[in-house]
Amino acid sequence: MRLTTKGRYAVTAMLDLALHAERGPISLADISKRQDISLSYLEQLFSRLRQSGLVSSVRGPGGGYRLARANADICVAEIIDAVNESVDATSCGGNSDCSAGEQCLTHYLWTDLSRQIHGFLNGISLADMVERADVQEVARRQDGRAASDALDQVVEQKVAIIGGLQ
Amino acid sequence: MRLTTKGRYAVTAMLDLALHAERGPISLADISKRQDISLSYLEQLFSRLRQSGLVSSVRGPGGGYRLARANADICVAEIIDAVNESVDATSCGGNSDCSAGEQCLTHYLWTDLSRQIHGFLNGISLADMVERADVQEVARRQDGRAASDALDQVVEQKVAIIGGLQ
DNA sequence: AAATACCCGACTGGTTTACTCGGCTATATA
DNA sequence: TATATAGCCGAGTAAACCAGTCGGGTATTT
Repeated sequence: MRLTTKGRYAVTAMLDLALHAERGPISLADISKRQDISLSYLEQLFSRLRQSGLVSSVRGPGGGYRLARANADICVAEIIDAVNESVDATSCGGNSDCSAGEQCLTHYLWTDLSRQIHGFLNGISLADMVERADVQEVARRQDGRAASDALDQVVEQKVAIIGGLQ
Repeated sequence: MRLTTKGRYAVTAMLDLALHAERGPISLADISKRQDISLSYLEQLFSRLRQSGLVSSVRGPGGGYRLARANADICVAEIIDAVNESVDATSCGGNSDCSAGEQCLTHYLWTDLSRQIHGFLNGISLADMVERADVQEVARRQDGRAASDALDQVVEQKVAIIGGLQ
């Protein structure tokens, strides 16, 4: 079992997608800025998310990614699974051949733990997360920062143009 | 968050200790054979388990390891923690500085998950496991195999001695 | 004296993570 | 039609970690 930045990034990016769904396709560059995740790394993750049928893509200017299903139909467990991070806590993958071909002493413990974790992550959908007050608050903060950053960039560009004219 | 062979070995070895406690100190060589775990690797794990005060050691022939506390006072979470595998699912360790110094979108999700896992593994003691029927069955099988292996070894030694006499 | 068994540090091959880089293709807009 | 946008793809890489080996200790019993 493993849960690293990879799986966390994937869930965060998918939630970002869900939060901004009404804007149409969302570019990875936007997600990269808002969530502070490397763009190239996001590309790799979305390659897998697309292969797993969780998102669909639109190419060209104005393009980006969209959720392939409804918010409520995508759960956290699926997302983590899509980027190849297993939530299974057993070493044998449930085959009971963990110790010299036979079931190990602690087999049932890891099976129970896996069930526990899977149950928890399976029970939480993107829709559930979008509705949460704390998520909405963080999203508002991030959107605000993104907007002011965009403004800064416009100002910077104009200054550069003026500089060029002189 | 990470749960690998390391943590699983540690829990398995501790349970083995609990199951054979009445025999006095248990040598790592015994655990190694019964549980099919590399002896040198077990030594590394027990170094940590001893530092964490979960086991005490007896040196010299007939020596080995003993649980430092009662079965019921040692829970799985502690053991995993002792060998440095964290059950924490957040990237920030609960500091809420996960995304550019601020709380990330999915912070609460990983906090909840951590609580969930920790609660589960904290609620299971070695005593709980020892009492389980499936654990007892596996233990019986392992003890039987260990006994027959020991017998095989004695026979082998005697054959070697006879061979030497000829 | 010899055997047992804990103790300790160093080292190693393999895998994974979390990236970067360079170049490609599809599409919208000027 | 040119250009910019943005998805797509493969290769490469430093660092970390896992699982294990090896060699040499030291304490204790027989």
